[in-house]
Amino acid sequence: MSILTPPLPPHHPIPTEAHTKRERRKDDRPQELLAAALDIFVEKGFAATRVEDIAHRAGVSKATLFLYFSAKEELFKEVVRSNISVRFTEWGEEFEHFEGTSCDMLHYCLNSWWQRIGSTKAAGIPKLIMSEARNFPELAAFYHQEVIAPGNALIGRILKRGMDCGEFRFLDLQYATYMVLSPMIFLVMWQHSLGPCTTSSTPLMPQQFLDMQLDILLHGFCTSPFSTHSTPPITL
Amino acid sequence: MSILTPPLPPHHPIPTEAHTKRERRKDDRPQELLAAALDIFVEKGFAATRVEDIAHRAGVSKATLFLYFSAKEELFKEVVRSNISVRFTEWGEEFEHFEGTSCDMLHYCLNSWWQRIGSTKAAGIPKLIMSEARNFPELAAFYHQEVIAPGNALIGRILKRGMDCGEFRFLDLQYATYMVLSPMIFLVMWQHSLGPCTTSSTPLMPQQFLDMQLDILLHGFCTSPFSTHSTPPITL
DNA sequence: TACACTAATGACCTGAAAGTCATTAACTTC
DNA sequence: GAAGTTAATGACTTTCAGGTCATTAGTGTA
Repeated sequence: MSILTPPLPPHHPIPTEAHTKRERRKDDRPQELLAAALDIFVEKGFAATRVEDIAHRAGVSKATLFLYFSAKEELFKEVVRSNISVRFTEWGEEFEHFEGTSCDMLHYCLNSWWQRIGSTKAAGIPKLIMSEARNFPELAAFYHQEVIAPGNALIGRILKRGMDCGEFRFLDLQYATYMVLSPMIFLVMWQHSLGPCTTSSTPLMPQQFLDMQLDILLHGFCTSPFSTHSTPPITL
Repeated sequence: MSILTPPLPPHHPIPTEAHTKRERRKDDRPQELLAAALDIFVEKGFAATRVEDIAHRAGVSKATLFLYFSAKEELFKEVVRSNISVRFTEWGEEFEHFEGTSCDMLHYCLNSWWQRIGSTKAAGIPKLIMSEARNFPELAAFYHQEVIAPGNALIGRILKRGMDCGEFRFLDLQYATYMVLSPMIFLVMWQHSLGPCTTSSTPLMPQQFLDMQLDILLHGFCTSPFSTHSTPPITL
């Protein structure tokens, strides 16, 4: 048994200049290491990632990586903070001043999540966490506090707004939130697991998946008879 | 960094008799090893599972395990075959002779999946596969052929039946199938990852999740105005 | 009881990866 | 350009797990 370990050639972040020699660039290393870490964590998962691969992709040695991050787990936490956590600040402010129906809000929610997380490399992080939470409970707790809790609160706020103004049926808020969250999680899980493996002629197209999901959700949530044409498709 | 490795005391399958000595029980070993393997694969995942732990839980040494299974991957494949693949034979026959509305059929589908897979230890297998497909593409291909393809076909058949007889709206069959599949996958993923980690006072209750999911799905699928009371809750 | 057969195993081999540290060499300052 | 500071690293240690094999010991037969 052997995990596939392709060569992973070094990807120096600034390939335009020749870097045949070792260089001292204390200020840039952390960012470059974080970028390399995101790539490889997403590709391999947490446990299967070798810190040496991350270091080489960032153009430094393994020992240098440990000069900037005390351990593999700390490096990963910084990757989460710098790629996911920051988004919630943006969303919190946007939804504070949102004007429009709650249907629009839900549409905007899925839409901007797809643009800022779902379609980017960062989408591999939720997948990674779901995959390895059991084996790394400390990382799971960190992620729950840093991402899951704020995310649930954000979706919950949208749904509560819709129910309060009579636009949505009254449903249990916790489980209605799961109805929104679960397809998003499924989508990133699929895209980063079986999706690339199946050589199917009909791959899962994210925009079609999200469009139908929104259609089904709004049929389920809205009180008034819901017209399929009232929301434009998710823009990609 | 360190994966939690609790003691994992040996669980001899027949603890009633005293087994202080080594015994020769060629016929029973495979089943006992498969049972132990299911437990530990589900608990730790594929890569993080040590075959030695499986062997000890089955009451034998690591070398004995390799006497019955040529490699870790082969052992895992047998676990999938003996716990998941067999279910599809049952379902195929049941749906062949099903009488009732397609709403009932969808309800029965979620219900019996929950009873036979979702609520059992076997539910950890889909989670494991989604988690490690990228690192073990051969296992992913095996699982796709053995489980995903038959499963999709089964759900697709239900939905097509509903559309053909006018009970369901005409929707793209592939993506409508994902609408049914994705919450089921999310549920087992959550239950085997972040669910046990979050010490939340409001844990995810599977039956409420599935009930609301079915409610939302039928609102989305059915042509006629759908009454919330027309389907009983999922029985657990 | 003696013998043959083979299930079971302890000890070993091998490779891999996290983390450490003494040494090296790139900049800075004067 | 000489000297000092410290970023960078190669080489090392340690731990761990998949897989192998010569040896051990249950079990059935005469």
